[in-house]
Amino acid sequence: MTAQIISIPRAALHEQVAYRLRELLVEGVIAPGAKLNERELSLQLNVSRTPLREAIKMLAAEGLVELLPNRGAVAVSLNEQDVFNTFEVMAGLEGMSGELAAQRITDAQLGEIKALHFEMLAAHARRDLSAYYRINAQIHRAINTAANNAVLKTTYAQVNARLQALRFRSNQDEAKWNRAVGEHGQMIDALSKRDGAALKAVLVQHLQHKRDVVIEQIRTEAAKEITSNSISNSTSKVEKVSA
Amino acid sequence: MTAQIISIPRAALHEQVAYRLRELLVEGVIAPGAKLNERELSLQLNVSRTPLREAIKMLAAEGLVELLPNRGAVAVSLNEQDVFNTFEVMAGLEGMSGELAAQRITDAQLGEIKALHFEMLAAHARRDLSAYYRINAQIHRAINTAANNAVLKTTYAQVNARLQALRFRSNQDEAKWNRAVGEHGQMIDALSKRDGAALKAVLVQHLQHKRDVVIEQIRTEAAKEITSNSISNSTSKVEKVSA
DNA sequence: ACTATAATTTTTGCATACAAAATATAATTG
DNA sequence: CAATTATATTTTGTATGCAAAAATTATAGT
Repeated sequence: MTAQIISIPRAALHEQVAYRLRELLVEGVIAPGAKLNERELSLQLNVSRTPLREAIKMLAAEGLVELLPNRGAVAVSLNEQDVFNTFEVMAGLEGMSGELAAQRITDAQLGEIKALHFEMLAAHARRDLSAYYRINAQIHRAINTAANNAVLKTTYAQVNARLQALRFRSNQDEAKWNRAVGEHGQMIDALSKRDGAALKAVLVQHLQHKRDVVIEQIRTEAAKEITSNSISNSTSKVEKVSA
Repeated sequence: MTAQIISIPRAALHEQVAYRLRELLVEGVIAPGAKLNERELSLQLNVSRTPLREAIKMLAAEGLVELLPNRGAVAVSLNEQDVFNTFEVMAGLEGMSGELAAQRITDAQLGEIKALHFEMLAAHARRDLSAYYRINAQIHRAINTAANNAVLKTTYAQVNARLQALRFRSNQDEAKWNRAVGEHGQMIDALSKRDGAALKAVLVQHLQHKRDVVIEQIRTEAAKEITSNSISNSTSKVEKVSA
């Protein structure tokens, strides 16, 4: 593979590496608990270990990987308590976003969010879960942007990244999906009325429901794990690491 | 200076360096906007550039320094908007802490906070501003701890670190100090009653007042800057960098 | 056959070396 | 002499090398 010739002042190597690793972690290509082998990754990404290590240190500060002294880095693996805590903080941040967005959103921004909402309804009608998740994320990001607070935005993104890494987008049941869509309708109403308190309430509730779904899934997964382990115990060499 | 012999498994070098740099930044030894010269720092800290650079990357992810491509790192310098945004987020996080702490605080934790409160009153009575700030920080940290959410704790610490780096502990006026102490009294009341909503309200208000004090100070500083620059323009080579 | 110990390999952590970019200094020209 | 270009120096960014720690495999002993 040849190097990029077009000389747009490309981002520093460690930035590129961090970006790529973030993708791999959030998309679950590097599974929670998995070890980040430096030699292996530097070969795959075609960079030396120095910028790779710098990138890993950044991800550690972001909470996406955990550093084990003299044993390198592993992708974070959140236990139930961690997930609960993370959702609790996310709910608070989402609530803040909503409250501020209601005060500060421009008509153009509101229009765009309404448009996204209709796209989401379309995805729901088609039972297109993948599109639904994508548009859902866009709407939440748009609300966050409308809050017009850069610190909130980065804080939100950072906490959210850890949740994304859970990769819990398995098909939730019909009733819960419908409820979530209903909550999104309430969000649009509250935003249109610039009712910060109402929007905040909906968002917090929305997050709590999401949390319950995820925790339920974690428990189901854990139960399956135990069953499969009791059958073939040799596969249980997965080292659990909590954030 | 000889190296530490006692073989307690010491933290990795990049961790130690990050810790030390964090101190230097938060304590203002490295002033906002100042450049972090790698050669210079590696000589001062007596480490090679490799772990130093890894530490700097971590601080960048934490938001304490900003990376300029091919030009190294500078200590963050927050403009008024940045400070406003940061306080806004801090107020939200403090509010969350209070709400959760009221639900989860143990009697022992409450007792300790009450004790710290009396120590603070003592510092106030003595007009010991330094002790006041120290105990104040301890109280807020204790409330945060009582919330019993590790994610909230690290998020809070990270956002707070940037504010600490402002180093705005100059003596506020009498009336504002009294008001702050009064607000602290309300906190203790609300906590004792386990009234989350009330505690949240006090904390948010407390932070808003603090924000106003800090922004006022920034404006005063800025005004002084302009005056001194108009007299001797040669000193204005400080490169402003915002987060 | 199984555990415990020793030798080997791998992997991480840190330091150094080299290349490219940025900055500072000197030289040149109008 | 100011402005601009050329040269030198410093500084950052990346790769490589080496030592220490951890993981793996081999060996010995019970």
